[in-house]
Amino acid sequence: MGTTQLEAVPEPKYWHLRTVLTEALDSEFAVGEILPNERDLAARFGVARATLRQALEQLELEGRLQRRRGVGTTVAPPRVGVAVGTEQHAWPGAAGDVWQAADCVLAVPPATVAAALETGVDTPVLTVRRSRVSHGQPVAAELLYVPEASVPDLSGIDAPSGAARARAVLRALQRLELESRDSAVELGSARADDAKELDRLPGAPVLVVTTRFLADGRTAALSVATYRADTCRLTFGDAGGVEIHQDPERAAS
Amino acid sequence: MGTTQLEAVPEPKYWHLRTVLTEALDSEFAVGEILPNERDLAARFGVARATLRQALEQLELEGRLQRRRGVGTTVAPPRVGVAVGTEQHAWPGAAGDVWQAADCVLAVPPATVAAALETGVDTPVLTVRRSRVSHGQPVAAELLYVPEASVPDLSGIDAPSGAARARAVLRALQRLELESRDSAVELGSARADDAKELDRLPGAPVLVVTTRFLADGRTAALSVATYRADTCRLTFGDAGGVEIHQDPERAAS
DNA sequence: GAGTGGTCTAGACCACGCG
DNA sequence: GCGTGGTCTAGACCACTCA
Repeated sequence: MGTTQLEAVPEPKYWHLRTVLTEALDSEFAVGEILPNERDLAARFGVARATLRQALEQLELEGRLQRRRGVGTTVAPPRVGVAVGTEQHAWPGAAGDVWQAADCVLAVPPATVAAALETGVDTPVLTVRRSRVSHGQPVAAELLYVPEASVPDLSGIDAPSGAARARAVLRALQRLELESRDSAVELGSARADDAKELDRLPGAPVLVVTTRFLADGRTAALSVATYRADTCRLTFGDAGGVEIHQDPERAAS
Repeated sequence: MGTTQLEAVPEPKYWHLRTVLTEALDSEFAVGEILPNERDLAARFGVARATLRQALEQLELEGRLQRRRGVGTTVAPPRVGVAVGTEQHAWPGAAGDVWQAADCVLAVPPATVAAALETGVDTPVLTVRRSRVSHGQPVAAELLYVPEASVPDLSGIDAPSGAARARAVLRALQRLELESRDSAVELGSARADDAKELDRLPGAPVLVVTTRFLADGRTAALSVATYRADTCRLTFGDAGGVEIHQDPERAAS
């Protein structure tokens, strides 16, 4: 027979903390409210600061908290839905596009991009930098790679770089017939430059959306867009997406 | 004029470590190879184990490493692409579906799900559990919520629960006319039950895909699918997605 | 039982935002 | 200058896998 096991699977402290804090956030805190600082919270729960931080990291990952150095930890608003898969058959920069073209240079892309574009590994391609703002907050940074071969009628434009050239490249793309586009979403961590643009620290979790634009039977452009994973919910499909985020630690049985 | 600033922004040790390790992985290690253990690695780089672990965590998040307690740290294979947005106008369980129905119970769903289904907060709905395997590895766990009102002709089926009932529910859905579906992708952390099914620890990063199925002008079913973020690349759109993952710490200018 | 990664502690100092 | 979160250390013990 043996004794009944009550605490058969003692969960880690940080995980239990996460649960407790989640419930507290749901019931006792308003969006934007400032939490006690980490040292106080750790003392209150009787754990080391590192352990408390592990719980806070989880909650930040889940979009429940926002931490800013020198300021404090605040309760985050619900994630904003950002449309990614609508306008299924439009080039970047088409009417109604929510992106802001920032710059355009001619540069050798990363090897993985060169492979997808089927250009040589040392062939420079037009590289357009764009950014996306939603509700006053930067939510995404994009690099759009366009082989010069895709926009032959661009040659002769004077501006060697800058926002004007970026817009010219986008306009040139509109003149092509878009066959199809497909995307992939994966988790990544923000590189230094993206992190700066997204107002985060390097290594912050991001959702990387890679989109390939097909025209004339080949990849005419490739977009690598980096979204803040803590604040964004990417929506695809016919309507605006579903207003749900996962319920913490609650099974359905 | 003042002195030139050489090390103006000294990057954190763990970030530098991540970069060094990434390069080592690219050049000196094969997929599946086992890395030295954490204590040795930390000593080799002259840092505390916690600092080394911070770098390894980043790399695991990026899908470059796989760590298993009691075993060791191995070099991960490239992420597998899993199609999410294809068969745009099909119900779950349609022909060619890659999911494995496991169970079906009648239970009260989380409040957020009840809201999306427009059922009462205390109304039980049919809850189908399915799992998805790719390349011999579990990649996703799904909960499919189906209000009983969506499948009225199901009443009378005897099996109160189990895989048989799950399949019956899916078959009943096929008989409805699907108007449209839309999805959203966001970052989450695995709850205990999902973590177990995905062979990960609780809190592991996951990509949560929420899909709403519309029929007869209302939400006939709601799917919440949890994908392993470390091993999966979710693909949407016409073709199979793009075989790219972001180049570590390399700007395009 | 030996060896691995996972958790936790109690400190220290640093970088940043703001008054 | 003060308070915040971010980084880092040097330990300890635990949970797990496998020979």
